[in-house]
Amino acid sequence: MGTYTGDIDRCDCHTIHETVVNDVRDHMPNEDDLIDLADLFKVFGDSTRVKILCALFQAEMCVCDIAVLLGMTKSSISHQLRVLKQSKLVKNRKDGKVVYYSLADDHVKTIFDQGLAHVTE
Amino acid sequence: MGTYTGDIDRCDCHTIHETVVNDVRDHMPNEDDLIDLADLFKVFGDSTRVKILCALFQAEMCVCDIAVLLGMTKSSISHQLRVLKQSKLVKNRKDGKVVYYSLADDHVKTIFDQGLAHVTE
DNA sequence: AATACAGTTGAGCAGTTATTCAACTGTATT
DNA sequence: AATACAGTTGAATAACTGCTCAACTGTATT
Repeated sequence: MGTYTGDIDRCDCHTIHETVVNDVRDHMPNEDDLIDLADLFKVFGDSTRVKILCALFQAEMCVCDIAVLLGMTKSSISHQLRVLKQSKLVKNRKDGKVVYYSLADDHVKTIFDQGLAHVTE
Repeated sequence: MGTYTGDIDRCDCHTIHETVVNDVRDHMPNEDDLIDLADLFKVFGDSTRVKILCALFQAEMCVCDIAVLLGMTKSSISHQLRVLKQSKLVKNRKDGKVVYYSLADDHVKTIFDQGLAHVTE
C-alpha cells in the first residue's frame, strides 16, 4: 500500500483525468516529509516567533532583551522560545542568571529571505 | 514613533544589553512585512495545503483530481483552494463544469525546496 | 424538462494555540 | 539569611482553524 491511498477512500467523486492523477502521485514527495514541512511552516506561521528569529539573525540575545525589543512579557517570549527550541531552530546557553538564545540553524535565514522577497515584491 | 515600540510597554523587565537591543532594533525588517511573512507561512502550515501545492507544482488539476489524489472530499479541497487563492498562490480557469487550478507564483516552489531540504537532512 | 455531476458555500463542531496570570526555581547580591 | 531578579512552568481563557454535513449553483447530457 503506497502513500496517498488510505484504507478508507474519503473522496466523494470520480477521477476525471486518470493519467494526470497517476503521474502526479508517482512524483509526489514522501508524505511524511510533507507533514514535517507543514509542521516547520506552522512554527514560522506566528508573527512573534518570526520576529524572534529575525532578531536572532543579528545577535545572540537573552529573554529580557527580546521581551524589551518586542514589547512583550518575559513569559510569552519564554513560551515561544520553548517552541522554537523544540523545533531545533534555536539553542541556548546559561551564564549566571541570564539565558542567551541564538540560532541553531543557518537554513532558516535562507527560507525567510525567500519568503520576505515574496511578500515585499 | 518607530516600529517595535508600542504605546503601552507590555514588557515586565529591564533591558540588560541596551546597545545590543538598539542595534538589533535598527536593523529589523519592517514590522508589517514580518506580519505578512508570518501570514504566508501560516498558509503553508497545513499538510493538506502543502500537498495541494506540491501536486500543482507538477500539473494543472481540477478539484476532483486533487480530491482523488489526496483521498479527501471535494468540499474540503475546495475550502483549502479558496484559502490558497485568497493568498494569491493559485489561480483557476473554468472549462464547462470543470474548474482547473494551477500555481500563480513560481516563488513558492523555491521556498518549499528550501524547507524540504531542511526537514529531510 | 429532468437528471447528473463538478464545484461552492455557510454553519457547526472538535481540536489547537497564543497570551495572561500566578506560582515557582535558581543564581547573585547585600 | 534575606532580597532581587532572570527565567520557567502550568492552568485557564479566548480566538482561531480544518473538516463535515447539507444545501445550493451552474453546466452538460438525455
